[in-house]
Amino acid sequence: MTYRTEQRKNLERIFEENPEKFFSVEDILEELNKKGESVGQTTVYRAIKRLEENELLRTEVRNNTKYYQYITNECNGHFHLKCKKCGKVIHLECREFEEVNNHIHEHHKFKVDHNMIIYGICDKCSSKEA
Amino acid sequence: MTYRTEQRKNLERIFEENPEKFFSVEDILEELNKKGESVGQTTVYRAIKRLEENELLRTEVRNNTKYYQYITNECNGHFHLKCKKCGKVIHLECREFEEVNNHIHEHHKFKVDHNMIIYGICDKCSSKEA
DNA sequence: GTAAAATTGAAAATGATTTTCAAATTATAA
DNA sequence: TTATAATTTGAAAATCATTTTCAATTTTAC
Repeated sequence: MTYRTEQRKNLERIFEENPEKFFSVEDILEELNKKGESVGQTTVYRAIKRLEENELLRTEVRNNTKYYQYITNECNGHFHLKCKKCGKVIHLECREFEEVNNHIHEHHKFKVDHNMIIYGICDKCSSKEA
Repeated sequence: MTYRTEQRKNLERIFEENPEKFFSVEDILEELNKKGESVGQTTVYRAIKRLEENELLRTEVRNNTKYYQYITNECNGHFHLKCKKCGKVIHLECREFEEVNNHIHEHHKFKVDHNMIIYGICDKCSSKEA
């Protein structure tokens, strides 16, 4: 049996209100404090672990810290391209995702994870470089 | 000016002798000890940071620990598909990599990193599942 | 209501990585 | 060579994200 608690609801609301955005545990604690819904750090870690187990979060690691993004329905199952310079995330549309995905599946007999993040440099940052 | 030292040479040899293989810092220390070429832990961390800066290592994170693989010439600039179950790594051949890469570059104006690791489930593990 | 099961959170523990700093090593120039 | 300056080493301490512990609190089912 699993008990639904205020703490967990508050945390999930933070994610829901900011799709696209990646949060560290520290970020989440800050957001909750701002709203006067403060939740213990340990609880946040535990709630996140739970969401992860249910495959509701996309994870990335920067500077030895994990960042989490809520997986909303409308972008579920996509590839994501993330710019290493500016942090911009591009969601690949379904058809295009399928194209890439099918190639890999057919030619390499390999089922690619949903919600993968692929790193690179976006157009804007690329032209700044030159 | 940069000083070439025995310690660093020994460490690099470990990587070179085991392309394909991913090592944690602990793994590397073990390998060096086996060969009687023991190197301080701090030095290993520093040497790895240096190789990373020179883009000579591919990194992955498991259980809060980083694992490093040497980027040898023959697989430089490729995509890598890694099976989450058995750990098998598939190196995408150049032409196929180009195909995927060009699609992303043309349609999404996004320059994908070389040496990306994409996670999924390989053929063999996929059929075991069913 | 009440009891059993699950959750919370403060504090302590863990464990990977980084920093510090004095000693040792390396490259360079005389 | 030898002297010298710059770099590297490594043991120990520090840092910092995450996990564990455990007593107190909250939730759900009856």
